Amino acid sequence: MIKKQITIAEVAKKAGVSTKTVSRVINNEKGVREVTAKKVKKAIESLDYKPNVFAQSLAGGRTRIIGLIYDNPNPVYISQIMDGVLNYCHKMEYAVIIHPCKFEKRDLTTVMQGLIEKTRLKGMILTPPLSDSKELLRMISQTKMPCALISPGSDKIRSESIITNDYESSKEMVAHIISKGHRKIALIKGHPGHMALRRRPKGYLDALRDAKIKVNEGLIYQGYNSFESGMECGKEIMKMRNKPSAIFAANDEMASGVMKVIIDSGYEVPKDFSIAGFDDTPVSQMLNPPLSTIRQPLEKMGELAAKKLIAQLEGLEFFENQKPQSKLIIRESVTQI
Amino acid sequence: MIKKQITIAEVAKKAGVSTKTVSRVINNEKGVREVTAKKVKKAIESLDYKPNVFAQSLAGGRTRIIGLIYDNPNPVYISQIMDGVLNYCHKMEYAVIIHPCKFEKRDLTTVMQGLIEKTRLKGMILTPPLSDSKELLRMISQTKMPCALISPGSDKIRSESIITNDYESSKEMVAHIISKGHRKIALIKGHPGHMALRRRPKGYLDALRDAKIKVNEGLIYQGYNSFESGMECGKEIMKMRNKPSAIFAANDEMASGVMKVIIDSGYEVPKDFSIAGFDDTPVSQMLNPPLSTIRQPLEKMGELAAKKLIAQLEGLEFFENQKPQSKLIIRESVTQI
DNA sequence: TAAATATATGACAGCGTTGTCATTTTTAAA
DNA sequence: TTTAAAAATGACAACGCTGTCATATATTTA
Repeated sequence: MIKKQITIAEVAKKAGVSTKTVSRVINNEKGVREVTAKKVKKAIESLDYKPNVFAQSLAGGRTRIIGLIYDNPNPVYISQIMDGVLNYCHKMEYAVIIHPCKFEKRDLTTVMQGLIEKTRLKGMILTPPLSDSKELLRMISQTKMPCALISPGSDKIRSESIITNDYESSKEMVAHIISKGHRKIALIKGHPGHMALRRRPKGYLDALRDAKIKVNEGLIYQGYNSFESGMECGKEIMKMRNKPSAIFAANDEMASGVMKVIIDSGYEVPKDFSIAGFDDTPVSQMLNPPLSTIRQPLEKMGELAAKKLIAQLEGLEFFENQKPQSKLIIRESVTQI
Repeated sequence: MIKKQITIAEVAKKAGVSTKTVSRVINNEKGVREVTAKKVKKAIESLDYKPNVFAQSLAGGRTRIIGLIYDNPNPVYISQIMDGVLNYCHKMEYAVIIHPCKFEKRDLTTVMQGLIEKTRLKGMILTPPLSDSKELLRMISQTKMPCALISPGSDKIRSESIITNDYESSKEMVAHIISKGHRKIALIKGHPGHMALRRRPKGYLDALRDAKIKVNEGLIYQGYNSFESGMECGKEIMKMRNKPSAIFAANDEMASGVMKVIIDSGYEVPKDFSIAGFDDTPVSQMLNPPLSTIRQPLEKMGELAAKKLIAQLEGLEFFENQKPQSKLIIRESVTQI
């Protein structure tokens, strides 16, 4: 039943070259004449040869394995990113090791180091908030392992990084809210440890500034990404005498937390309060009213991360200057004042 | 920076035996005397030796790699299962290859076969609806690859399978609804291709029977798991002259679809209609009103699948007779009639 | 054209395991 | 005891690939 594996030797024989030359072709090494390479490629194709990753790894200390490391944020978030990554890697015949880990853990870098050594990853993709951790990034750069960062906190990093226009779309969303006549707009910030989420508040601030609305610090709340923290903020808002007419939360979870509190307090959305979120998680369309939010091209971002990483690994040039664009999803939770 | 790997040879030397004997100990092979095994284990421990998975794979054709195969159902579902699997596998030093695939694809078995051959998986975990596919299961059993099935459609399978009390808890939920005075209870069935979901309707039927309520076929709707299909069913229900007072949907997505339609039609939940779902996805608590639903111990199930599979792989006995229990989560969407 | 250099290619020895099979040791049977 | 059978252990060759370094071929220079 189990087909015998086709080996590099058979390819070499068919192409009339040595195994080493075939190996060179496979790995895009230089020093192979065009014609030779072509012969080899043809042989590979006709035999449907697939390198044995284990042998490659054992022999070369390299692998065609990359790690996708995350610290369980939203499952929807990660699974979309993962889809993009897996899909592309699968196409490129790379294996992916998925590694969830706990961000709080003091010994994160140690654990990661162990992982790197043991699995001999060739490269890794980090999602936020891991892509924020200076300490972790420093360690990784010491091992010289190529790395792609999804939504890193800081931009001044040498690694490949995949960002989207969080800032612009947050600003756009707040501008949209303003255009509906709102002046008192509350902001629920995301977890302070997640740098990526810090760009969202900035969009809020700048949108207000552009509309010449004075920023009221009292309208800015600190959330922690969860539904519960959204509820906390919502309760605070409900206590205010001089309530805002609209609320922009840095993610959908918090937005729905606020929404719940508002409704439980006997108010209506969007009649009494307009609400907007960020992420376009599945909840947002199921909520009542459906939530206006911002959709990040997560799958694209995952794919792009994999693409950039693999390009780097193979020493290929890769330019894709357009960054994946988030976009506003206008539903019913924001209305004219 | 990169630590030299400790090899089996060093362990052998330290323990005063041959490498082969160490190998035997690692793989739980029989034919090693107790005392010898103890010596070897001590050496392994003291050197903190970790087998090189690539060498193992290359030499033995075996691996410490298992595959987690899914056909993108709900991301929340899969990511919880995954957490359980990864967590346990990580502890046991098994690598996991995650492989999403398209169920519709005609050549599923072919693709899977390729995957098996190429990656040399030692075993695999299948989630629904893949765990339903007779064709796939037949092929896998031909390759003799050990396999753990999560919520398989049929029980008469030789593979390890992890099931939960879907049937019982569905029945319990419907009984709960009945206890609130409802007599006309609609059912939204799940995707007909997903056998696992067929147990849920059965619970519904039996709960009605126990309560001596005659089953009205006109109250049973066929959904397809999605929010949209829930909406479709909701619309059908809204068209009825003689509407039900409660609706039980085989998953939360569909439940929220129905809920949306109900609310959009100007009715109130749970005042006019009680609704219950299944799965306890994050949405269910964010909905307004929060959805009464059933929580499956998905992470546990994933862990259990990995446990059973690995036990089988290592030829270990494994008995864990208690099956993970789903339980009712009572929130506000079901009320006294 | 010959010599010097640069470029392409190949031979071969590992990489760290496990499978096979021979050898040694233990246990059971005579 | 001695012998036969069983169990434990070890030697060594794969597994399929890549690194190193030697060799052959092509290109440039004198």
